[in-house]
Amino acid sequence: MAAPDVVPPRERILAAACELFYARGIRAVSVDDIATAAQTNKMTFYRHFESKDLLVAEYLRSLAREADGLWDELERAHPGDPMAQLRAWVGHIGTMISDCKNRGCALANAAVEIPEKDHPARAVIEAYKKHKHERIAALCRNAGFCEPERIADEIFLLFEGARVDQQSVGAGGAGMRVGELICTLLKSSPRNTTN
Amino acid sequence: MAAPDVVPPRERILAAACELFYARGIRAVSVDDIATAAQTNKMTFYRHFESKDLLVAEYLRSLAREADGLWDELERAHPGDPMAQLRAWVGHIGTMISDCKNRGCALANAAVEIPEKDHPARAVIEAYKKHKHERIAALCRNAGFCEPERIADEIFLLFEGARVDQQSVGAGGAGMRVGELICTLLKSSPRNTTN
DNA sequence: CTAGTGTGTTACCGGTCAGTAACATGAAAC
DNA sequence: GTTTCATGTTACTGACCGGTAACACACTAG
Repeated sequence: MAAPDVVPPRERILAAACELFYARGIRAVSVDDIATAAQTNKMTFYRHFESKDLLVAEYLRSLAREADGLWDELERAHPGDPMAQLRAWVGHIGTMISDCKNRGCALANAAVEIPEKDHPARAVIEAYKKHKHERIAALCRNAGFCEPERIADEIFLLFEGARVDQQSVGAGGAGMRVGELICTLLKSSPRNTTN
Repeated sequence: MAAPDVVPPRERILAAACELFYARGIRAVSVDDIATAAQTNKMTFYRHFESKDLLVAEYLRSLAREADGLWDELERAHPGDPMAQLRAWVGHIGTMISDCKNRGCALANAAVEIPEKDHPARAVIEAYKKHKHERIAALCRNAGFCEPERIADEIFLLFEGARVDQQSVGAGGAGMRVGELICTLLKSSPRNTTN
């Protein structure tokens, strides 16, 4: 019963962009599509965003923030226990991979769609992926793995691979088993400390 | 000194499409771009291809054939020696990953760019990825690994991950080390037969 | 009451896109 | 020499795209 309008247009536009860009791909979605989905129009769009390219960058930034928030949550849920954080993350993977609406990592997808090195989205993608890898690596180091960098590389690549695999072969692919794979990896890798 | 024209237009068009689609992305390349790069024109293009979508499927089919040919080569080079074939393949990975012009797997990229389930390219992509995974799995089985399916999944996903990683973070990413990772995996995984 | 601000609406610009029609050219086939 | 066939050329259609101009409307602040 509340006013349907309490959400300001900029947020509605960004939310619509997130949905459409992810579901259909960035190049396949027009500014008009986004404005219409946000229940506004192109003119209002351009009052809030300089260009489509900058909206794309903003879209990726918002997803990066969201993903980072998830990792912060894991840290709060298991403070000082990197192994528990890793295991909890692996749990999340399962639900994410088995979701049929999931089309892989939006940042990685954007990297595929946007090869131009000077596109404003590029810096966001690169920073996000490096940050994510470093976050995994830090957990592996703190978890006391004997070869933390190698384990982190492996986890990172397995996960990235699973998310593209989902788009290539769909539900029947090897990506569906990535949770078990990482779990096995965590269990079988030697550590200096035991906890 | 030979006639510059001995290559028939259909082949020139397909070759140009391979180059442009891979380098810039499918949606970013127009039919006109391809025709011009093939030193012909749009009209001749449409005399050889029904539509752009069907050319895309053909483009992916030709790359799938090419990749399959590489695996056939490995088999011929090391007949009856699946471990040697795997090791030789890992060798190829290194040169592929370190090539800065490399933009990952064209088939996987196409899967990202084309979410439409009824697009003619979809069937090509799915068949290719399943075939490739099965080919790796067969090698792992024949190599006598105790858990051939798990090793195959891991190799497959590590490789897929490395190829997307290359596009996201570029030359400094974890993907650069995928050769060593798979190599270590092959060495450290228990096998029933020793050769 | 009025000024200012954010929004909606319509129309437009220049450009690109996939795909087609009509006709000219060239070379080989007979 | 003429038919045939693949190719080149130009021009076009209808649709879409990113982005902008101009103006109308509603609401809020003073």
